[in-house]
Formats: sequence, structure tokens, C-alpha cells
Amino acid sequence: MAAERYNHREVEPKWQKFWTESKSFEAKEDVSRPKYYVLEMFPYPSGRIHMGHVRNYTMGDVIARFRRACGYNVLHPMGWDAFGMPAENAAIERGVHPKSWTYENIAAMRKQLKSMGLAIDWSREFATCDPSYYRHEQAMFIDFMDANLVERRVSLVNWDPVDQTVLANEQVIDGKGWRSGAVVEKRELAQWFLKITAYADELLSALDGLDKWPEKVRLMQKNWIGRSEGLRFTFDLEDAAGKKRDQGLTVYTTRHDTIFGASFCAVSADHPLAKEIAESNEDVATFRKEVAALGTSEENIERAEKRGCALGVFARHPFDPNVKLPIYAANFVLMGYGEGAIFGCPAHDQRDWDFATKYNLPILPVVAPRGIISPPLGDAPYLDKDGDECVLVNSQFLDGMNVEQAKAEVAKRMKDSGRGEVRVNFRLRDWGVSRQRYWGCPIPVVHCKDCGIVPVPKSQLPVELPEDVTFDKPGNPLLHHPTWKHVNCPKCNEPAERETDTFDTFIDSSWYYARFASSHASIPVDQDASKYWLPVDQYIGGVEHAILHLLYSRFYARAMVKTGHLQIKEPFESLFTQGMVIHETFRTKSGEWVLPSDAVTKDGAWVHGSSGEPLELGGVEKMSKSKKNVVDPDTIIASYGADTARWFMLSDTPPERDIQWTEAGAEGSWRFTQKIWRLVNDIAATPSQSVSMNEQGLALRRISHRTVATVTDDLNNLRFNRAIARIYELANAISQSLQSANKSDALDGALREAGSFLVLLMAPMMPHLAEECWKLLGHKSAVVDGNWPKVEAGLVAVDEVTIAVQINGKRRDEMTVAKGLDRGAVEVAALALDTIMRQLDGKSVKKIIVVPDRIVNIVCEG
RNA sequence: GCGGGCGUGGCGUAAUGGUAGCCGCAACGGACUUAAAAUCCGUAGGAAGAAAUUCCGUGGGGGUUCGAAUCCCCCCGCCCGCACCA
Repeated sequence: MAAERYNHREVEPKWQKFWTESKSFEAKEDVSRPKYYVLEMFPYPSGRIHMGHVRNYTMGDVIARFRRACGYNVLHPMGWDAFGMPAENAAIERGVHPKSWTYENIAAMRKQLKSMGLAIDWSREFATCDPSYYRHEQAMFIDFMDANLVERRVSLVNWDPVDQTVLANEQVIDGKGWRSGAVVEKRELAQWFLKITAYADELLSALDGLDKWPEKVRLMQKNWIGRSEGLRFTFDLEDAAGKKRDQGLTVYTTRHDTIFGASFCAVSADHPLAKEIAESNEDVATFRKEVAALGTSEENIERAEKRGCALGVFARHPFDPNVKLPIYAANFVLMGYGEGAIFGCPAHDQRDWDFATKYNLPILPVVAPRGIISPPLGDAPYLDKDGDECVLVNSQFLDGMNVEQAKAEVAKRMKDSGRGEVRVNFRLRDWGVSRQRYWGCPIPVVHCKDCGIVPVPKSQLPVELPEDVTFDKPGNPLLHHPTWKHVNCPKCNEPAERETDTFDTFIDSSWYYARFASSHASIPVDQDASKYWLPVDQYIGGVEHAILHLLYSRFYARAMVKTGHLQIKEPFESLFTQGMVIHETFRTKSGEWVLPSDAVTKDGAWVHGSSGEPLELGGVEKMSKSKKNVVDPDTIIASYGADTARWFMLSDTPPERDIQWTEAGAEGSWRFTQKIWRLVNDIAATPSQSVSMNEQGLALRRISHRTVATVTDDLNNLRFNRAIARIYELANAISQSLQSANKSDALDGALREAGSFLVLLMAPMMPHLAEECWKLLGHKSAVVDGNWPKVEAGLVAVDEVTIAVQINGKRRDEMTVAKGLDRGAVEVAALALDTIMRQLDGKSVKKIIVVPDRIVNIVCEG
């Protein structure tokens, strides 16, 4: 009976080889079966997988294997988000070419992922830096141009003067370039934009249909899109002498009801009016420079005091010729939102209040609680505005109206006078996709001095990246390349220049899921394949992509539909955002981080294993190299096996929460693999296939079948931790039965069934162990080709229930009765219990609540 | 500032209106062993009690209900997202 210890080092590679050779996971379109497309967010090939990858891909793998066992035709692909700056940094710092760096990393990580035993269709693998991928990206960009989804325009960007490149906002830290440390400048550059704002309304309203997305993510997208309904209107302007200017000032507001409370106007420092006046006004010019110098970091913007500079021009109040509002350039007005100009109503807006207080501007209350004539202004603005509880005052024809009515009236009068109209505004900006980088997809256009911008003809795609580039000087290597950019215009054939910017890598990841449907097609997406496989049924990834990647992908799907490449409404039917992997950190008294493996307990305190130096706990944090609390998946897989790592990642903690890696927990998972191996060995050694059944065997069968039912339900709902708790219970029940004193043929039959179920249920989580156990139980077929166990209704049905008996809501006793026993009988039985009679002690029963099969509550006095 | 989430044994957690603490980790006692590991059996929220049993207990306070970890209101604490968006 004594089984050999389960040896994952032999077993895991053996079954991986088997799955590969039998092409177990290669997916083919098959209309006769329901399809299921499960996808985890594909990795950036940094060089090594980390525990976060292990968790992410394990979850997806469990779903893929489970759905497959349930009869679905499953697509579970893998690829590489392979363009981006780390590859260029490696080139600059270590002299390796981005291409070789990337493909070597891919090879290393592919090997690691394969060692996890993932049920992936590797035949569909691609990297976004493959010309065979990005050629289609280029072709679609040209389609997008034709469909009027692309714009080239000048915009303000973060410019790193040392590295000579544009930086994303995230790459600007405290106003300095994250790599060079140089103070970032704002520059106006011609950039390519995708018109995501054209879909702002649609992207917002369609969120309601994404009922299988986390509420949190939908909310984040909603806030990001930031729809607001307001009024855009134009003030007439006059100069200091009272002379009317030709140009008016157009502003945007959502509080047009407060127009009679206006005491000033403010424009962004970058507003055309401010620029114009700066030409003849030193103060304004200086102010503009100061605002520009403030930098772009959020921290600076947040801390900056509200400041302004009078422009010396005035706005005429649209409804009151006696009122003239001074106009300021102000640092808190954003050029990118609305019109870059506002009117200020200090009595009812915090920012306007701050500004008016500083510059001694009038504060005119115009909204007050109903019935109160003098609005309650202490040292703060009055911000209530909803409902009928507050009304307009001091506002001529608006007096007495509530806020909504006043807005409608102002909007009507503005419209009638041709001064303005109601307008919906979005916070969402168009997507700037130009990057002055080498390692990205070349933007397939040519600049011709005669023909202007000319798309590269599709027959000439892909526009491939040149390989002979150098990284010895700052800036874009494509720009410095001696010949690459010099081409003839595709239209007039005269000398012209290629676009040297490349795409934002978020474009690459915005449609990769669709490419997986037909990875090798000669067009971006094969129609039959995409109609069969798309949308993705289950998408899994980190919540850090809640906005950018997921919003871009939703937009891209719509753009691809418009250009005839796709026929779906949304790319990801169901979204799951998993938590991070966290780990304890340790540090010395001087604050240096120490590897957890170097920390040992001595006399109840943590000390450094070799030096003996005392250590303090630094808190449980996301695994990061800087805090030295990373655990290398290779090490774990080598010592415990992939199954153990997978099992641990799913145990105990709900998948959406952060999971703490602990050595003890990993050992616990490892012990469980050994326990299963022992149990299955013992079961395999039982002789009988008997169908006879005794009481004990029946009890075990009930447990087996109920476990199948609950685990199935849990896996359908991604409740891996609960499924695992139930599998532990089944294993414990098997263990009990095996040690039972009165073992019999009858019990052996139930044991064999329980063992088979145990193996099949844990197979999605621990696939290698499952195959080995399955074979040991004498099965000829592989688990991967088999079916999910079926429950027998009769064994899952309950005929007796234990119900609690309460007195006044407190549990006093319990009793076991036949399922479905009627109320009257339950009442009688409950009142007859010794404990209950004693507790009631002659008190009069007021009423009895009976919840069938659950609980009896006897309500009595006292 | 605005929006969202969370708070349960020593720890991760389960129970989403119906017996609070399933399952796991750590711990303790015992068996086996020359010994250790592994394994197996057992104990385990707090308090009182020899025990039966009783009382208390899901961050704090209040409410709804026959019954609340769960629903509602207020407060405290922690976490996340957005942030001068007019």
C-alpha cells in the first residue's frame, strides 16, 4: 500500500509533453458545439514571469479546462504585448538590440509559462512586434483614416529636452522626466489622434449593457468619460475704455442658473485671448510664463494657489447692461476642457470663491434655501442646488425658480438671442497616438510637400522597422536613420519623407483579442472565425487596466466595426479583475530591505539569518524588486511543482482580493498534493467494483455527488477558494472512509467513485496530478479528453434536514426532521423538545415563525 | 474635495435576512518512531462552571425585523480610483 511519494519533477513534464503532442488545446471552429473564449491580459515580455502572472494565468487556465470538460469548444490563446520602452532602454543601457532583447525574453517566458502546464493553444501565438501582426494594424489605421476616425493636429505635449521625446503624463514625475530627470517642458507638436471622443456618448451608454463587468470598472470608465450637460454661450467684450471688441468670449458652464451671481470671467493661460493680450501686456506675458513653468505634475497643480492676472478687458453681462465683468487669465482654468473659459460665480463655487476672495471681487448670492431671503454665506460658498428646497434670488426674471427651472429659462433666452445653446461636454480627450520612439509600430504615412499627407498604399505594407538603428544619441532613432525616412511620395513619386513617429503601444493591445480568432489570416480578422469566436466570453486581468486598455479596446472594436473588420458590440462579454500577489517585507533598523528568505525568527523576534541583525516587519506589500519581497515562480515550480503553485494561488483568498504569498501556505498546498496521491493510491489498491451499497457507502456517495454540484456551481462563478474548500472536504471524507474499521466491497465501490470525482474536480487546478491519478485509477483515456462528472439527482436531494429551534431569535436547540415537513408538524415537534419546554417554562407563546427546512422561531413573552 | 470598496478567531477566510466561524494556515495535546520529518487521532472565539449549560461576541452607536455579519442611518479606521472638469 505504501505509495511512492508523488514526484512532480517527472510527472509534470511528462503530461505537458503529452498535451503538446496530442494537440489537446488547439482550437478549431466547430459550429456544432458551443464556443467559449477565455483570455487573460497578455504579458509584456519583461524577461521573467512573476507571481502576478502565475495567479492571472492560473485562473484563466482553470476556467479553460473546466469549460472544456463541460463540453465547450474552448479558445485559450497566448501572445506578447511586445513593443514598448523597456526594450529601447535595454538597448541604450546595455547595447542589445530591442528586437533580440524582446524575442529572447519571449522565449524565456514562453518556457516558464509552459512549465505551468497551461491549457493554451500555442499555435495561435504572436507578438505585437511581429511584422505579420503590425502590418494589419497599419492597414486598419489607413481604413480608419478613410473613415474619418483619424486626425492630425497640433497639441501641447510633455517634452523631455534631454531625451528629446514626448512623455506620457505617467512618465512625468514631479515635473521631471522619469528617466532623464530633466525638467519637462510643454511643447506644441503635430500629433496623430484617434477620434475616441466621437464615441464618447456610445462608450458611456453601452456601459449599462456590460452587466458582467465589475461595477467598479464601469464606474471608473463612466467618470473618466465624464459627461456633463451645460450651456455654451458668448459674452460681448469691451476694452477698458468701454469700446466693444470684435471678438466675444465663449464660455461653458453647468450652472447657468447662477448667471446673475457672476462677478468675473477667467480664461486659461493658453487661451487665445490671453495670448493675444500678452503680446502687448508685460504682466500677462509674465503670468503665462509662470503658469507654463509650474509644470504638469498633478501634485504641483493640486498645491498651486489659485492665481490670476487681469487682462484689462471686460465682459458685458448678457442680461444686465449695467454689469461688466473683469476678465482674468487664471491658472485653474484648463484649456482642454469646455472652451477654456468660464464665468465665475463665487457665492456658489469653491474655486470661484477662493479666487474672488483673493482678488477682492464681489460675492453675490443668487441661490438660497426656499423662504430665506438672505442666503447663508459665512466663510464658504453655498453649494446646495438639488430639488425644490432652494430657489433663485437676486436674479431678476429667475427669482423664485428652482435651479432646474432657472437653467431651462436661461438656456431658452440664450438660444432665442442666438448667444448660446445647451451643450454636452465630455472629460474624455481624443487619443494621442504618436510616440517619438523606435520600438513601436511605424505610422504608415508619408509627408509630401506637394500632396500633403499620403497613406502608404496597402500593397506596400508592412512599413517595417529598420534594424540598423543606433541608440547613441537622444531622440527617435528613426529620425536619425540615414535613409529610412527618405522615400518617394506614393502619389506623385517625388522625394518625400516618412512619418517617423510610431504608435502608442496601447493600439497594439486594443485588438489582439480579435487577432487570436485567426492569428494567421492574411487580413486583420477572418470574418468566419471572428463571428464564431468573438466576443471574448471571459476576460481576466488586473484592475490597473480598468480605464486605458479596456476603454481603448472598446473604442477600437467600434472603429473596427465601422471599417468592416468586426461585427461585435463589445469585445469583452465578461470581465474579471483579479487581486495582486502580496508578500511580507523585512528591513533592517537602517531601513534596508531584506529578502524574506534571509529573515528567520529567533526568540520570537525576526533577525537576519546570516548576520543576526534584528529586523522589523515592513508590512505586506505588492511584490516588487525594490522591496525585495519577490518570489520567483521558477523556484517555486522547481521545488513544489506547478500544481502546488496553481493550487495555492486559488486557495483561501477570493480571487478579486490581494493574496498573500506565504511559505507555510505553499507547503500546505504541497502537502495536499501528496495527500491526494496517497488517497488515490489507496483507492486504486481496493479490489472491488461492487455495485452493492451499504449505509456508509451511500453516505460517501452523497458527499461525492454534492461536492460535484457545489464545485461546479463555484467554478461557474469563479469562486475558486470555495471550490477548493469543498474539495478539501471531499478528500477528508475519503480519508475517513479509507480508515473505516468496517470496510467492505460496498464501501469500496463508493470509494472508487469518490476518488474519481476527486480527481476530476481538482483537474482544472492541478492538471498534472489529476492525469497521473486518473491513470493510476485504471482509466485509459486522459482527463483532458474526458467529461465533467455528472451528479445523480437522487444523491444530491436531501430527505432529512436539521433545523434550528429558536426562542425569541436565539438558538436553543436543533432537530432533524423530514424535508418538507409541514408547519404544523414542525411546530409540534419543536414545542415537544426538552430544552424548549424547559426554556419556555410555562410562558405564553405569542407566535411561531416556521421557515420550512430552515428554522423555527418561537416568540414568547419575557 | 468627489466617487467606490472593505472592517468576522492568532492569521487567510466561510456564511449576503434564518444554527456565526465551513475549509485552510499557524498552535497545542496524543499515537507511531531510537529520534526527527511525514502521517494519523484529538483540542481550539471570550467569560463562568466539575458538567449539563448559561452569558457575551462579526470596528463603535442607533434603527428596521419574529430573526441582522448581511438591510437602513450616524461615527471611527483602512484601502482604491478620479481630482481645479466650470
